[in-house]
Amino acid sequence: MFGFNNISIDKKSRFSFPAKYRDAFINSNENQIVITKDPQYPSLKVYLGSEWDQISTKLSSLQGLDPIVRNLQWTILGNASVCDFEPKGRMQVLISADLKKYAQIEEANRICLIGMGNKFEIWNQENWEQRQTGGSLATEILDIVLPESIKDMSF
Amino acid sequence: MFGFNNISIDKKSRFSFPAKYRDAFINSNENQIVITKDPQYPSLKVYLGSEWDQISTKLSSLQGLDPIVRNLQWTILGNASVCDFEPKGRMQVLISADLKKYAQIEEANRICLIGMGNKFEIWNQENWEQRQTGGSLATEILDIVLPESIKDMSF
DNA sequence: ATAAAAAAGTGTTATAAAGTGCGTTAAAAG
DNA sequence: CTTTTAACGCACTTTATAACACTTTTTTAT
Repeated sequence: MFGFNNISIDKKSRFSFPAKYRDAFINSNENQIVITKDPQYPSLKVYLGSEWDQISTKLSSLQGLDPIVRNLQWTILGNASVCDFEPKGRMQVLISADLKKYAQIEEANRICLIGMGNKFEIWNQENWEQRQTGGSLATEILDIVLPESIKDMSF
Repeated sequence: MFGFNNISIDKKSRFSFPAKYRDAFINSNENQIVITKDPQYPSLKVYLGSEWDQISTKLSSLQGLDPIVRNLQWTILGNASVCDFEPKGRMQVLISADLKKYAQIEEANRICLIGMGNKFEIWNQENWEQRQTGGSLATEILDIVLPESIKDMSF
């Protein structure tokens, strides 16, 4: 599940996955999709249910007294929105007002949905273009010194 | 699979591989082709499905909180377009509008397809010629300091 | 507390655009 | 001259999206 898609988001804040991903969803037998905040950039992460189970289990088991870990837990776990998902149907997903705000897509009627293999990212188009052309965003969080416990995790 | 080819691209943005590569495709049993952005030059990379599986698996497993790694993930994974491919048929592949734009072949009805062994590159003819005669391109991205984790990868 | 109104969420349909498949013609190679 | 390959054109299929209708939940006013 790869690649860039500029897709519409309707008045009720729903988008549908492009049809080209249908087979992959069916094959992996997904019936849930999880959307949450990206810890670094004003964008969203979209996980398959099965992928989410692994990540969330691992992340929630980490030592929460470490401030960086705790922040990641808050951001990723504390903002996750679980949606029922029908791979054989319209593959539609609703984005909450909260998450839309975070990704700066409150007003937008189009979003960028980027397939990154086992997950997707959702971006406001301007932010995405700026990032891709080397520009940095006002809200970026850089230079995090990662604790050992999460160095082998990829979100 | 080597060598230079100047081939046509039709109104619907499809090109077909030259017939001389047919046997190689049949022998390696490929039924997918992946096109994505080249991280350095305004051109595209074309991988066989099997090659792509290796590269994408490795790249997506790297620590995405590192900004350079994440940029490569965005560029390579986030722009990949997976096409069904029939070595025994017309060997046709569609190039998305997005990728055409990146490689500066939006208007072109011919492209350069260069066989590099286990992968191909797609170039706008003028850019290719300029590169071959030693000129550099305006959009080149140079001097990236690579993190250890990707120093042993070749894209 | 209840009813009415508004908002939020779900589902269906119609239509234009994008993508696919295939036959035909033109060009090149043997 | 025959065979293969490349390019083009057309018809068909699939997909994306906007518009609409309906249901459920939440808010507001009495």
